[in-house]
Amino acid sequence: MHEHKCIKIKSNFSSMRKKIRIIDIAKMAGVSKGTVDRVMHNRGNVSEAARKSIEKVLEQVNYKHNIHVSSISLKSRYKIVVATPEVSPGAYWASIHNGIQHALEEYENVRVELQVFTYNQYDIYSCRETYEQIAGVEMDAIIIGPTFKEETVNLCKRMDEREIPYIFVDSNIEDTSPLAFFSADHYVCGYMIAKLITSIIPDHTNIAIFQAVRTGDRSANTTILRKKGFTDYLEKNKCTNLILSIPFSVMEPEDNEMYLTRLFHSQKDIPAIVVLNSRGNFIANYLETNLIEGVKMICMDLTTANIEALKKGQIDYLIGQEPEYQGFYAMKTMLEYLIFKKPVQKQNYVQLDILTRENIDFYKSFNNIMY
Amino acid sequence: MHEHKCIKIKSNFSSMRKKIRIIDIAKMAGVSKGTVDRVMHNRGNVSEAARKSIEKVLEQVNYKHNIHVSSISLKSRYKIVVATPEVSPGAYWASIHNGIQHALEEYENVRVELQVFTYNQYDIYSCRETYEQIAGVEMDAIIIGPTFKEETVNLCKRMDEREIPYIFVDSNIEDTSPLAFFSADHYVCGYMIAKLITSIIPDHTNIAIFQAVRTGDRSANTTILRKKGFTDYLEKNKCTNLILSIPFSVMEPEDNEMYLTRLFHSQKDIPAIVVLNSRGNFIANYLETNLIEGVKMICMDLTTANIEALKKGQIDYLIGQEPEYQGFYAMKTMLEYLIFKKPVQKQNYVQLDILTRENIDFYKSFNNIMY
DNA sequence: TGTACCTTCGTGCACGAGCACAAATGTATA
DNA sequence: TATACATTTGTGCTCGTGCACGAAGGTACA
Repeated sequence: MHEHKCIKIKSNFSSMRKKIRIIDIAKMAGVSKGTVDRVMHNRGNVSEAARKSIEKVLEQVNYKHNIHVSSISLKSRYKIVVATPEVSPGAYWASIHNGIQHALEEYENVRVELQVFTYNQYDIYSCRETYEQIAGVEMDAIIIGPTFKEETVNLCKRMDEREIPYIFVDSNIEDTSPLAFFSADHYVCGYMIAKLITSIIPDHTNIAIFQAVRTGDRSANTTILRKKGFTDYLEKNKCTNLILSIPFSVMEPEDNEMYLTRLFHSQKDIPAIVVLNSRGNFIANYLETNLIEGVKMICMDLTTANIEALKKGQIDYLIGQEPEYQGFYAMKTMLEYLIFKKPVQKQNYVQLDILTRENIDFYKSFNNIMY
Repeated sequence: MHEHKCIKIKSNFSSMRKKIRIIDIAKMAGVSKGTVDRVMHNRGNVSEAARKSIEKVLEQVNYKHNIHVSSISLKSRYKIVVATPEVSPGAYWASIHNGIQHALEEYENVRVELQVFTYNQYDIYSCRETYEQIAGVEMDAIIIGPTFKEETVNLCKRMDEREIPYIFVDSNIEDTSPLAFFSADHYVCGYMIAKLITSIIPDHTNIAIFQAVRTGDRSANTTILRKKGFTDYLEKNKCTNLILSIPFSVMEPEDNEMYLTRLFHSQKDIPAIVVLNSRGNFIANYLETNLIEGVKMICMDLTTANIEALKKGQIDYLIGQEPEYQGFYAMKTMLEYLIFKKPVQKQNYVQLDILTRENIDFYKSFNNIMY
């Protein structure tokens, strides 16, 4: 006799206990649904007695907020600012903005007036100027994609004074008090990259690391952390590889040709290249046009150009950090905080996806997941 | 002067064109909303003229189905059968069942009577017996997690005769006509595993591959495909590694001890182990208790036990195939097909996630994504 | 006692799709 | 022409939350 089981589950049916509604809570607490609503949304104008009574009921029963009904009956309005580096199609920040837009669609009846500010992430002066402008804008909340630490700290101070809630995407900034942040753990990211690259190249070889040059001699927050994670891995695991740090200029791209030529015309053997920003495809293309072969490459972010380079075999590993997810949940969290005063989880680290030419075709860019 | 931009987007507001509703379509077509409803749900009882008129309007306007409203106003009932291998907590099939449950929650007002049948995936007779039982059950639809090809083809034939729609999860089966399938591309999966393992071990070394033994001398569909992908990669890339195929018995686990001991007491050097089913942790534990070190391991599926072994460093790479996603979308697709007659995309390949001990902590098992 | 004002609370409508049921129209037959 | 029946169409209620509005109750002061 062979084992086999049949389980009958009448879901949402008899087995599931009756779903409780606002009106049920109201009856139990001996008040009207309006009062329950006021308590649940922290709207005030409720007597101490009524509040206590409702909170007591709320502790006992397991009320599950119905997002479907909310979504159609919401009527509130908010002004929300989004401040990020400039967006170009198919690139990293475009994905974050996509995610933000999708969150707005989920609560389509909430009237959100979005004001988007962008700055040049390679130019500290552009960032300062944009932040200055933002500081004077009237708003209910702001989502910030930070690059320069000190500038962001200043902006946040002014937001704190005005009691305007802010959420970070892409990177958390210390010495600020955001409502939440949605970001990769960049230190671990660098650490993982080091592990991946050293696992596929011989000992005692050179690794060239490219990182973006910025005005004001200030590195992006993310790059600093990734670099730290990278070197810490090598140190911790007693790796014998040598690191060559190469600057990479986005604002003066003609310089890069020079850096690269200098690198590859030196006597050094370079079996591995690591790119800590999302511009890996530029270097991949340089290698291709200059017929340099046999170099292993690990790069960041699933930009259209990087994906193409991965598929062509120019790049070996791409690391993704779910930018759509970051944008989506930053905005969704902000909306639910504003509308429902929903408690917020502050730390939100996103996935680090490892993509190769084999699994890239199956990768879903979150947009696909939601719709 | 530095560039910076401010874009004001009044989303869902003036810039976005007015959202159209069923009633709008009805007015445009000169009928009532009831008639539009009948056309959109293929319920019949509509005159040719009215149908044409409505379809014409539907082509012109971009009606976006509002899941929120649907979700609260649905009232239909369905009997749905789920047939999969047995489920143990924290294991692969449990995740698929989790996904299925979550889909039911999304349409919480639809009365679904779920009937779950499970069989022993290592025992062909158990599968036959369970399928036989299922064939006699009254139902509106069935979701199948297949293992044995021929048995599944037989079951599907009987479903075809009764015009009952079925969707596969985990694996597609040829010579059947499912409504859809949600599965990894197991061939590519094996191919990718081969690439990963050969990239971290020296040439000319041995790779031990473990695959499950089953009654009736029949391999699981998934294993066959993965093995094929694996060997094809080695062949295509002229790899000099030697493959040692090792049987792995789940039903008589005491045999495994013997297989493993025999393997490691042979003179052969085994720097790499590949496990093509989700039981990698068993072998990882054998290595640990027998103090065998320096063996690289790649295994399938993010079971609780495998994740633990990955974190401990026993396993180097885990390959995930989004079981929750598979279950969720299989059920969601089925429901939307039954309720709305929504057109279905047949082929649905899921992501192949590469997990290491560095990025495993950030991995979201889809459950987290949805709620 | 009457008026003004504040706090607290309850009522009722809106949102948009699904679906039951009633109403209207068409067709066939005695 | 009257009746029965089939086909097609329209109407109105339902779901649960958000929120506006107005009612009820309390307090202060003339």
